[in-house]
Amino acid sequence: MAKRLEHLYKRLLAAYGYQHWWPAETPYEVVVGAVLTQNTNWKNVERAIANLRKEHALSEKAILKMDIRKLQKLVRPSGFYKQKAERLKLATRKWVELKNADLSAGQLRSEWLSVKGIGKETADSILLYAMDRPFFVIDAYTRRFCKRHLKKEFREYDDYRWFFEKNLPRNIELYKEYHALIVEWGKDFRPQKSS
DNA sequence: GTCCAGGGCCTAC
DNA sequence: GTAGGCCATGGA
Repeated sequence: MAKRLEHLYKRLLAAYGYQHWWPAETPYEVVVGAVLTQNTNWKNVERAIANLRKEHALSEKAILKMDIRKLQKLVRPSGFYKQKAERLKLATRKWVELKNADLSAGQLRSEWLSVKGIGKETADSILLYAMDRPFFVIDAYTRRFCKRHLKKEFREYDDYRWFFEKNLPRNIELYKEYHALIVEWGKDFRPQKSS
């Protein structure tokens, strides 16, 4: 299965080229994007991030001190805006606490999962793309990819993650690029309802 | 008008 | 421990 995974990776790479994910200019922007993209089209996330940038609010300090109502208004295009404004503040507080902390990868993951509004996918996205820790990110695209190309389905999030982590070399850049390519693939092949 | 998107929480059983 | 409801905007 390891061979199969690496073969698929090469095919995706040949088809789409290097993606250089996550689409963000700073590690903190990864945190913001990871929260805002929960069950949401990335296009809408971009609008919200553009609003924050326009207000010079794309920084830890600005988000933490911003009035919650104003923050809600700025992130509104990304949907679920009341929750997301709250989650953004909580995630930012944790990010400030953890970004220079001397903790193991496992300890960092536990810390993120203890934040209300941060589940496994969001945590792993932040850990991989903002903190350079080796966790393979599982999202809707990844599950679809497994089903289509590997005939594999699991019930638990971590079962998907272990599958990738066990069958791939433990390489941060590979994890980043592979997941990025899966998303790129996923945008082309949305599940179509049978006619 | 209906369906869906790079989830996660809460509640009921 | 798990299925179902809820959160909400913008594009197809």
